[in-house]
Order: sequence, then structure tokens, then C-alpha cells
Amino acid sequence: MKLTKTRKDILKLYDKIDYPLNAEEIHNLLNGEYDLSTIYRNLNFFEKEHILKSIVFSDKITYYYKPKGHTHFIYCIKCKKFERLNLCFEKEYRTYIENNMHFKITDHILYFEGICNDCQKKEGE
Amino acid sequence: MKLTKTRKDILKLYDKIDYPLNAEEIHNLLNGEYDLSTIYRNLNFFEKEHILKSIVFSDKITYYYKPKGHTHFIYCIKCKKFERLNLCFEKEYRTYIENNMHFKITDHILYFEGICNDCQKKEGE
DNA sequence: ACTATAATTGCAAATGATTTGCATTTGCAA
DNA sequence: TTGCAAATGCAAATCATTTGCAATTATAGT
Repeated sequence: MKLTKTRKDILKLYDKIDYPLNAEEIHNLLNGEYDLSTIYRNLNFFEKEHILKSIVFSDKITYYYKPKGHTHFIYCIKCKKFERLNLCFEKEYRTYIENNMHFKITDHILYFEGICNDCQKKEGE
Repeated sequence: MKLTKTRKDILKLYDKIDYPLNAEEIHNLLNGEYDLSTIYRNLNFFEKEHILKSIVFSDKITYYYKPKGHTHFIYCIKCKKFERLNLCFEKEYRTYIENNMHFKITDHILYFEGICNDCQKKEGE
């Protein structure tokens, strides 16, 4: 793995931001300094190396985030912001699936969508 | 809602098949009888009407399935088949999220990926 | 049944996210 | 410092999905 400037800058972003970002957001956050295709190539690279993980929300765009334990997200469909969800029944699911379905689990995706506290307040106005 | 032949045929498919299908699979299962764009339009329509629900797996393609209670899926990354998972901690998540994060939940996505029993056996050979 | 009309369709072309080919540049190991 | 594989920028390609439009069809009201 070559630690290029592009890669350093993308990883630096994720030191500050702990919610999912898509390629275009990263491209913009880096002031368009790198070609979009380069961003895409690096996101794919990071995913292959298990440095980032991707998830597709209902807008059908791929978001990348840095995994931290069993953290999942809630996505606000109004303001398009994420919050981390620090609750995961993965162990319970895993036990059930392994015992009853004999699947070897390699990954699981869980997220919620809804309207965050702020946007609910705004709705009431 | 107009009950056209296309729609009847798509719904008939889902009487037989209880796992997620993508637009192209449906198009093929109906022997290319209907235009792909018509299939897409109807899948969007069914989703809007809450007759089908969509989910995007790691292949980034949108799959549609008929929701039955809180059923989720396990996707085998080897043979690309689905199995239903009849276990969902949605209520527990919902309680936690509403009490601690004050989110109004509109949707949640949960799925597992892994290697099914059959494919594990084949691997061992 | 028949007709009017709005909804649905097929086709072709557009879209938007993502990928790829290729010539040039760059990080790093020797 | 040099050599070379890996990474980049650019433009063009790709793939799933959407859209405009004219023709067709299902259904409510006669």
C-alpha cells in the first residue's frame, strides 16, 4: 500500500468525521483537489483493506464510514444527517443464525431511518 | 390503481417467491414480456403503495420483496441465494432509540451476509 | 356494453453514480 | 538516487435506473 497524499487526506477526514460520507462529499470536503475517479478508486481500496465499510441508504448512494465496534447509524431523512446508534444485538442474531440456520456470517448491515429530534421540532412549527 | 397485466404478473411472481428480486430478474422471470422501464415503474409504484419494500445489498442493486411481519434476510455471498430470518429486535431498538435519541423511526434495514450451509459443505470438499 | 379519460406502456434517449483505459506521475524499496 | 509498480487525472465507457412522448389500456360513469 502506497500512502499517497490523496489517501492521507481521506483518512484525515475520517479522523474528524465519524459518520458516513459519499464520494462526492469527500471530493468537496477536499476542495475538489483530487479527481472524483481517484476518490472512488481509493474508497474501493480502503474497503478492500477493511479500513472503511460501505453502506447504501434509501437514496441509493454508497456511503463509507470507519467501523468502530458494532456501531450502526440512524439517518434523518429530513436533514440527511447521521447519528451513531450504540446498540447492537449482533451476538443474539449470530447465535440464532448459527444454531438454527447454520450460516457462517461474514457481515451484517443494520440501520434505521427516521426524523431526528431537531427536525421533529421544526415540523411542529 | 389500475390492475394491469404487468402488475398482476409481477404480484403473481411474489406469490411463489418470498425472497428479494431485482428488476432484471423479474424481467427475465416474465420472459422479457414487458419493458424493463415498465418493470421499474411498477416496482417504484408498489413501493410507494407499501406493497413491496426495497433493499440494497452489497452488490449495489435494488431488490424488492414482499414484507411479512418483521422478516429480514440472510444473503449467501457464494450462491447468491436468500433465506428469511425470522428474528428481529426491532422493538428493543425502537424503545432505545425513542427514549435516548428522540428519533421518530420511519424505517429500518437489517440483513446479514455470509455463507450458507450448502456452500460451506461444498467448500470443505 | 360504450365512451371518455386518466393511468400505464413501449421505445429511445437521458441521467447519475461509478468504473475503466491510458498516458503521466509518484511513493517507496533496493 | 534510481527503477518500477502502484496511483493519478482526464475523458470516455458502463451500468442501473429514470424520463419524455406518443400510443395503448383499464375503469368509472353513462
